[in-house]
Amino acid sequence: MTESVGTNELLKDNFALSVVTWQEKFGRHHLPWQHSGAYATWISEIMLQQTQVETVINYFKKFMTQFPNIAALANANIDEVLAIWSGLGYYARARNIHKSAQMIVNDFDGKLPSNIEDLMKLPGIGPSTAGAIMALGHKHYGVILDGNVKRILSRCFGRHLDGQSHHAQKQLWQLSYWVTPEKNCHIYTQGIMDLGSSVCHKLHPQCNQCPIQSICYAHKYNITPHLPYPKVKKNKPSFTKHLVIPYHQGKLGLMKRPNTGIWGGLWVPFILDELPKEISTFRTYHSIKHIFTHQTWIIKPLLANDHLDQIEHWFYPEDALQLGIPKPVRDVIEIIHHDQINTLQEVE
DNA sequence: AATTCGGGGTG
DNA sequence: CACCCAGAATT
Repeated sequence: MTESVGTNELLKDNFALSVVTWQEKFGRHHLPWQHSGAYATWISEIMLQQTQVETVINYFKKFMTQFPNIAALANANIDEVLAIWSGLGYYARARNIHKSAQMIVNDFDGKLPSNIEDLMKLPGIGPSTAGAIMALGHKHYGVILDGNVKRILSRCFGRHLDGQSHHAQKQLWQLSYWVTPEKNCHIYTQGIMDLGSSVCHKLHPQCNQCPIQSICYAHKYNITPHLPYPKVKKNKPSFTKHLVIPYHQGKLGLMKRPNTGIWGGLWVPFILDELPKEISTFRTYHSIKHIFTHQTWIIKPLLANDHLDQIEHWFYPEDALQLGIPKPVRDVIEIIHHDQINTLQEVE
């Protein structure tokens, strides 16, 4: 038994050391949020939730320019934050990050907490993001469990698990805590993510470049692409939505969505399941297919000359484009803007 | 334990 | 077209 534990300790240390050594040679060291302090780490980690690095980079730079520190973010209006976030998706992240900044000013002396418990009191920071902030931002001990880590651990240690189940989550967290080293924790943490994204791919893993190939269970049994087990697929319903845009004297009528549900807090026109019988259509545009995580919308945009009395806020298209608006709404308004510059004329 | 939150990249 | 991505909150 003692010998078995000793062997496991060697395996664990071999794993962590191999990842650290690999990271120093082949990992990423010049991402925009690296070497920029814990605030930058926090913002980047929120943006990177379920979002790829390449997508995040430009949003991150714009965000840091507009909100260079926690105080600036706390003092901003939520609409400014959502405007920067516009197009990135998962807009609760923007609302949470703004609320968190105000909580930090009010409850944490204006400084990002440097312990797991306080970090997880902030909305939008769960266990993995808190671990990443601890390790990457504060250079303390912190444990993460993201898609990269799940894939590497399930392969290397032979966990034939559905990555979704509660049981699997628990085991993978246990594994991640076990392998994460106290020494060079931040290098290891960056390394395991870089390894997952650049070597241990889902479909075509580059095992010949992998520093832990010799201890990898999946490689030993030649089943690397088959782990982890795929999630159970769910069918995605499709809906038609009429995007009824009030139009008057060159301006578009928009309203702010409530802070819950799809596109919470963003500016949108009417989104209707069915077109009203009596509607004065000024102009229609081609349909847009918009795919969410769990449903698909066929969006049919049109400019309408009525329902005007219900609208409190009117914007010229170029001004509307500066608001926090969802991607397909942006696409439609850009078309309208272009249209308007060239030919669009309102008939009285 | 399952669903709900965007949008883009990739095969 | 289907799946995944530096997940968390909600039910």
